[in-house]
Amino acid sequence: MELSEALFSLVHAVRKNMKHEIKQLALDLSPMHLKSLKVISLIDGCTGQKLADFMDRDKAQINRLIKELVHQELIIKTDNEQDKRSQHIVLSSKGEEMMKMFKNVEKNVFNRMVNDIPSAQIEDFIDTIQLLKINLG
Amino acid sequence: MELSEALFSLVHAVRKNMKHEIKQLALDLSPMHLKSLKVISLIDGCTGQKLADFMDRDKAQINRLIKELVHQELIIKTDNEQDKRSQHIVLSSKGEEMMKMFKNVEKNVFNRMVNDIPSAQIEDFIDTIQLLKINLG
DNA sequence: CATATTGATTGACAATATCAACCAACATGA
DNA sequence: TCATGTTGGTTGATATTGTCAATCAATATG
Repeated sequence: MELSEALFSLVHAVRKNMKHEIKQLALDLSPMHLKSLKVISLIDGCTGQKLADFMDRDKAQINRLIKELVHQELIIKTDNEQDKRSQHIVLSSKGEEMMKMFKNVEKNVFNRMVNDIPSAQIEDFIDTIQLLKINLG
Repeated sequence: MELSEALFSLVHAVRKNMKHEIKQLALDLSPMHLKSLKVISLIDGCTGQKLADFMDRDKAQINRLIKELVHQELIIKTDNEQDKRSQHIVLSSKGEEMMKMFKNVEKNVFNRMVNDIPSAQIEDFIDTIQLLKINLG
C-alpha cells in the first residue's frame, strides 16, 4: 500500500467515526464549528485573527463561524483593551459543556483506534509524523 | 503532541502542498475532480456506484462529479451490457494526460515529504496506519 | 502627520456534502 | 409469472466549507 493512500484513508476513517459519534450525540453543530470551539479553548487570549492563523483558514470563513457560535451562545466576545479593533473570544459555560462532550468523542475514537497497539509504537508513529511534516515545511 | 493533532495537521499540510502545486500547473480541475479521475483509473470496470462506494461519498455528489468530467471530456461513459441501468466509466486520452500530471504532483509532494527518512521507517509507519485503520473497522 | 498594515466584517461565489424523491432495470420468491 | 423489494442512476433542494475582493476603523511606522 502506498503512503498517500494509507494516510488519506486513515484520516477518512477517523473523520467518519467522529462524525458518526457526533451524530449520535445530536450536538447540533457542524464539524467545523466543533473544531473551532476546540481551538478557541486551546488558544490563550484568542481573537478572530489568531483563530484564523491557527486553523490556517480564510478570515472570512472564521468570522462567520464565530458569528454563528456567538449566536448559539457558545462563545462570548469581549473588548480587547490592547487593540480596539479586535475582541477576545472565550467559551461560555454552555460552550464548555459542548467542548467536554466533543473531547469525549475524540477520546473514544482515538482510544478505539489505538486500542491494542503498544504505546511505544504509537510514539514512534507520532515522531515520524513530525518528521514528515517538517519536510513539507 | 497528541496523535489526533499530529495526524490532522500532517494531512492538512499534505493537502495544502498538493493544492499549491496543482494551482501552479493550472490544471483547472478541483481537488475532488482530480481525486475522482484517479479512482476511476484505479477501479476495474468502474461505474458510478463503484466510484461512490470506493470513495465513500454520496451518490448524488459522485453523479455530479461524473457529469462534469464527461462535460470536460476527461472520461467516457459506455453502456454496461451486464446491467442496462448502469454505464462503464473510463478515462479519455485527455483524462489520461491529466492523470499523469496529477500523479506527478502527488509524487513530488510525497517524495519531498519522505525525503531523508529511511524507507524502513516509512514502512513501519504504513504498517501502523494499517493497524489503526483496522481498529476503526 | 501621511502612509502602510492589521483585524474585522461583508458580498459574492465556488466547491463539497447530504437528504429525499424518483424512475427504470434488475432480482427474488410466492 | 407477477408482485415486491432492491439497485444504479438522476435530479432538486439545501447545508457546509472554502475563496477572493472590497471596505472600514484602529494601529503602527517612518
